[in-house]
Amino acid sequence: MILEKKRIFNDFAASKGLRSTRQRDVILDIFLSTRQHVSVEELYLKIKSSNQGIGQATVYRTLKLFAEAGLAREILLHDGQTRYEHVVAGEHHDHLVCTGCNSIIEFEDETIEKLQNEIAARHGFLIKNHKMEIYGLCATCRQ
Amino acid sequence: MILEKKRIFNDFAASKGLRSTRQRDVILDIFLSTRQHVSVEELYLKIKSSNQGIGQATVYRTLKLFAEAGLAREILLHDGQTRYEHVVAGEHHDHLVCTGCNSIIEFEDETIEKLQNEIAARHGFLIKNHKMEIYGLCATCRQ
DNA sequence: TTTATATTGAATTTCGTATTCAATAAGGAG
DNA sequence: CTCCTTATTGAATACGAAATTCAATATAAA
Repeated sequence: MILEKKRIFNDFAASKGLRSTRQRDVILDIFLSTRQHVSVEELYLKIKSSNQGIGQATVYRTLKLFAEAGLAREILLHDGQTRYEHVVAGEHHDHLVCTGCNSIIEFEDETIEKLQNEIAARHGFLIKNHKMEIYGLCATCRQ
Repeated sequence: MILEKKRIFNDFAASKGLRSTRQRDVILDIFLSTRQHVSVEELYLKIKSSNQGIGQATVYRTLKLFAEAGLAREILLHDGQTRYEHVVAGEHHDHLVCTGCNSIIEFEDETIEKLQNEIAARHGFLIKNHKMEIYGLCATCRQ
């Protein structure tokens, strides 16, 4: 799984003529070890705390590369921080975002995916990706 | 329709103890006359060009009020600009966003809405609102 | 080893949005 | 209407996430 992701990134790097660097290796390792939906800042702090001297700019740049390589996906919630989630090939999930405690529940629904494809086809639209977020209160917060 | 929206805003303002001002009237008028998905900047320029001396800060503040009043909804695409779309009571639509020409096609699907409700129920989640964006290429751009 | 160039990171810039604060306007009380 | 309290405005400023600059450094090919 993790090796697979590293391979994907290496292939992407090779195809783009990117060089392999210690920084990118470290950032990829730590990114792969995080839970879903890390913000750049969170990841940067995690890297800094593990005493690797890696700059913030490099973290920003590298996460953009991961997104380009198809390893990560940018998600925008409403707090002004861009987050990155893991992309798992052939799998897609969406989010229930609790506005009470900011927790995120993931779900997957094949029927919705199918309906999306039908809708896109109806408009002559070629889907690259999509996202769906449902905002509300989770079971705990609505009590 | 437009009168109805004005009434909604007036009721909201009254319930919040907000004062009625020329600026808010103008901004509401112009917002109601725009197409879907205006960015704050677009709206501000439109207001400025109609020679009403209204500051940018007031436009930002007022659009937030519209969202709070339930007249508008903030949407975040991937260009770093917050946009506001019109909220129509009892109606919800989602977006096909073309990454080629940045056009936005709206659609509505009752089955998806139903599925969302089921999913939320399954997680004990109380839905407040949701959004769905499908990114890809529109019929024109994929050629 | 040499050389061309990609990468890094501290510092700086950018840009959308939020806030400050003095001036002004709204609207209730008298 | 006048007074008075307080909400609102807008120019200027601050803020914060993200992007960029540029000199120093690292990579990898020749």
